[in-house]
Amino acid sequence: MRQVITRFAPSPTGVLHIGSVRTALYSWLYAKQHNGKFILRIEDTDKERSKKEFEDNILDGLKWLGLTHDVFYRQSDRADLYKKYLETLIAKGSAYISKEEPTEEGERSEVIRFKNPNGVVTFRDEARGDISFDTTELKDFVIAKDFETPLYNFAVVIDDFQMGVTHIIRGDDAISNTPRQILIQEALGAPRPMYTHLPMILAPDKTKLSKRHGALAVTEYREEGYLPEAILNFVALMGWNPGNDQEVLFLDEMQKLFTLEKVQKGGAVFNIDKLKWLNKHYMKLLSKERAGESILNFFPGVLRTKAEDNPVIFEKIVPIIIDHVSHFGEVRALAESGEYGYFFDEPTYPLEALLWKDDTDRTRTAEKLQKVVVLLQSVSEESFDAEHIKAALWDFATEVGRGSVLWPMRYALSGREKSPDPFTLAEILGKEVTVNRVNEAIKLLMV
RNA sequence: GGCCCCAUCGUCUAUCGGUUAGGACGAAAGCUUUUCAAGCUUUAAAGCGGGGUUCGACUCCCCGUGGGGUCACCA
Repeated sequence: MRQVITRFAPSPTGVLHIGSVRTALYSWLYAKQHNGKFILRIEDTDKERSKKEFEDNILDGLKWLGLTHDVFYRQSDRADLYKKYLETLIAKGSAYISKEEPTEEGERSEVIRFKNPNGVVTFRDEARGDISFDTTELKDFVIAKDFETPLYNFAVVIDDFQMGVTHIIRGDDAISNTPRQILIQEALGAPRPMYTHLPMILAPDKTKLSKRHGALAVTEYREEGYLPEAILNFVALMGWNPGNDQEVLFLDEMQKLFTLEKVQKGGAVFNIDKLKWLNKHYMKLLSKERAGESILNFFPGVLRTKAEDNPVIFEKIVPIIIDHVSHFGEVRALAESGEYGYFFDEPTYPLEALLWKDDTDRTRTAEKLQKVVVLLQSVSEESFDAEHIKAALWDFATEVGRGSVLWPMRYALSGREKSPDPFTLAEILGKEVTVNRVNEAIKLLMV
């Protein structure tokens, strides 16, 4: 049996987006699973619209995702080859130079057209079954503007043929191009690869996903602090499933389980909530080092410096931060809103904030906090962790009303409406800082 | 409009003729030590319509309807 060769063939006229990633992923998975080769081919026959920056973006994105290619080609490097085949087709009478009456600006008065045999083309799609087209309506379509300027449908066929591509996996917007390509293949006597067309990825309004529907470029997801594992897992599930209830899949698992037969036929709506859920799932799996590093990258400069100056505290807040966000980009926004300030600096807050709804009496609240200080002091420096602190305070809090003790204590430590629980906070801050902050609150209540 | 593709909870999906139509995200409720997050438990939520075929259709066929794609000297 022939070696499996797949390819991902983007045109550098735009950034690598989420839909292309899925196409690349499936092609990659199929090749790897069969010990085959995965080709990356940049289709830049359109000199006007192709941009180096887009090519770089595509390469960059694929590399980040780990979708490495075995061979790399760029169509603009292969002009001689296309020219040769163009000549071959003309010599065989399958193509001809056609005199034209230009109707639009930029149109040539002479192009190369394919001599359409006008038959019915039927091909098998691995996901959909047989698809037939009457090619008569295609007319004698243009395959090149001139010998140096081949067009997409022609260049694709030459490349797939010449590179020995066995399986073409691409978006279903290419279905209607398939009969044209098959016609050229047949004129050349080239073997027909297996085709699998993937359903479109849709925006929430069910229209084609586009820039106005928000972040699209993979590099933007990276900048927002999404993990490559999550992106890959997420796109894999849009249009394919392993045949059971497993939803969390690493690349190597997908590689084992992937099958073309399981690819979906209907379009899939891009569901950002599910991406976030998956991303968070993968964030929780991160090592402390990697998580800490990522968080630091999203901290504004000042906070970053403080975190680096207080490694003991920072290490303890890493899991707390992870727990509260779905992607690292959120860390940046939270940090900028002052969310993490209290871990490093004394908080400031209005004194009313210390009062719990069930007991708004200042004096009583101060007394409760005084008792808290006493109990805090009873916990030794060495065992000043959440568990021991909780044990020391629990009975008292329960007795006089948990909220009326725990709320002011937590507020005294964080100065914020929302934060981790007071025991965790106390552990992170350490005994001295914790006692000081509670005492500050007491002072505030007593004035 | 022609041609092509598609159609199960709001969303991603399982089911390859016989199921109480399952799972996940999201939502709601509750629990978990005060808030938030996380976690756990529970609930609501689906076969586009009409004909066939069959003892029996979400599943097979046909016709509608709806959605999408494509009709370039773009890819």
